Amino acid sequence: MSKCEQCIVREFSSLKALNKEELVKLAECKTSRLVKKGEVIFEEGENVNGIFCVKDGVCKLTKLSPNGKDHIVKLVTKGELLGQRSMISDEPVNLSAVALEDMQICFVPKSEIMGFFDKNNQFSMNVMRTICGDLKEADSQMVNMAQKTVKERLAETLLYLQDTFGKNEDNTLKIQLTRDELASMIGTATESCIRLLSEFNKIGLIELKGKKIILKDIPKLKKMS
Amino acid sequence: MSKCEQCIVREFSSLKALNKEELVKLAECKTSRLVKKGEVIFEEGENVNGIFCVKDGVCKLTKLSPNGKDHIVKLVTKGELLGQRSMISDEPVNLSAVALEDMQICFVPKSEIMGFFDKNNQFSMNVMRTICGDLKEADSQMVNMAQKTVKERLAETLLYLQDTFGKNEDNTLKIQLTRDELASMIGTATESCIRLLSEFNKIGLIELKGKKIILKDIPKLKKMS
DNA sequence: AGTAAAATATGATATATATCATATAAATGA
DNA sequence: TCATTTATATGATATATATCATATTTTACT
Repeated sequence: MSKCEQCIVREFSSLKALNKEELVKLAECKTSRLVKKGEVIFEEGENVNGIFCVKDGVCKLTKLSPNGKDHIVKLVTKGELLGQRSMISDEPVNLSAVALEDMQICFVPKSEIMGFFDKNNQFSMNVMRTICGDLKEADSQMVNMAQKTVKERLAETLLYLQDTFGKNEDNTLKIQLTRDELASMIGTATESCIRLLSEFNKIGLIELKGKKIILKDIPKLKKMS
Repeated sequence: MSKCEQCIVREFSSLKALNKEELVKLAECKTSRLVKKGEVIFEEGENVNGIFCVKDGVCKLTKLSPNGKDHIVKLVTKGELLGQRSMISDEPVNLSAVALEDMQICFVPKSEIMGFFDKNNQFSMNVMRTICGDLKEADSQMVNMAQKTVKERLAETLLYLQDTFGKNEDNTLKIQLTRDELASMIGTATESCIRLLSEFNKIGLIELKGKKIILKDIPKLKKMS
């Protein structure tokens, strides 16, 4: 069982507030796991009773809409934590988590984390700030969904994907989403998403290499988002 | 200066975790204020440096969308707190707050609240849970905006308004929103909102008494939301 | 490798919603 | 109280987007 001290999650998440002693306790109670692309980590409505540390890989957090379509609420990547809201609210998770790539994750049971809340104020504040950041982002996304056109949302999302996950040597977006997933991030029909990608391609905003995407005209994409 | 001990906000918000001593300190540092309908409490981008307790009345939290329209993200009513996210993140507020009715509010400076965070764990947990609730709600609203039709959102919002704010003796919704405000809650054009209200009226789902609204067929409204 | 299944693509069409225009009603202010 | 502004209402039209259909390409599987 590896130590938590050098872990990337510790470096980038609320866990950075933990001291050596706490990290040792963490290492003792955590369980590590490999998750294959497409595998479900948890499902909306489940009781998770702890949090996950994402050591490597990316997953999508989705919510089933009343009409039966999945909507991608957020992408979570290495260094981040998963399931904090549900643990604090002491409720089932309101979102499902599905791996977009092979992942390495650790599970830490709720009891352990709750102990940190009691004894380590900095940790509490870090978690609170993370969730506040999520809330701000969610408010902003809500307004985007309500007020922006699909075209604007697509442009914005493409920029976000490149900013957050970067690009390969051939300039294609590093993160690999299907058209269907991209559509369910921007909140539109798959066909509409594909159609708009074609259009963006035709007018030189992006280039399509098979199912891979290259952003060609970032200023214009920015202007139209 | 009135005491905080009996205050409705204390009863219903995170402040219920405060002990007598803390409540005395709160009462000493707070400033009370009357806010007239339509008045701005704070505006997106401002530094607020504290939180507001809503003793009476209701306000809307709005966010300016990139296309220049205001979107109502949330309604906040008596007993609730305002500005927690911004205080914790130590950032300008991301939403504007505008009174929908005459209000009574108190302002508590940040320094005081941060002291409670340090010393009162239950208070911290309460705040955290509140924000987690807001986040869950925001995620759900995001999906609604992305996936539901305007008609569905209108039905849902009408039900929410009656559930949350109740109705008058003549069965009209207690909370008084303009058509414009209702439209900016459900994320549509004012005319579309008015048109759908007319349609709901014609098919007996609701009744329009001037600008007041009566919900007539709640089961059907539920089914279509 | 070869076949079935899934993902991508594009056309045709329907539909929801926005926009523009104008009328009427209600609220506000001198 | 009257005049001016603002809110509500409804029609006509344009437009974005969803839906249905089908073709092609890619992926997965035995």
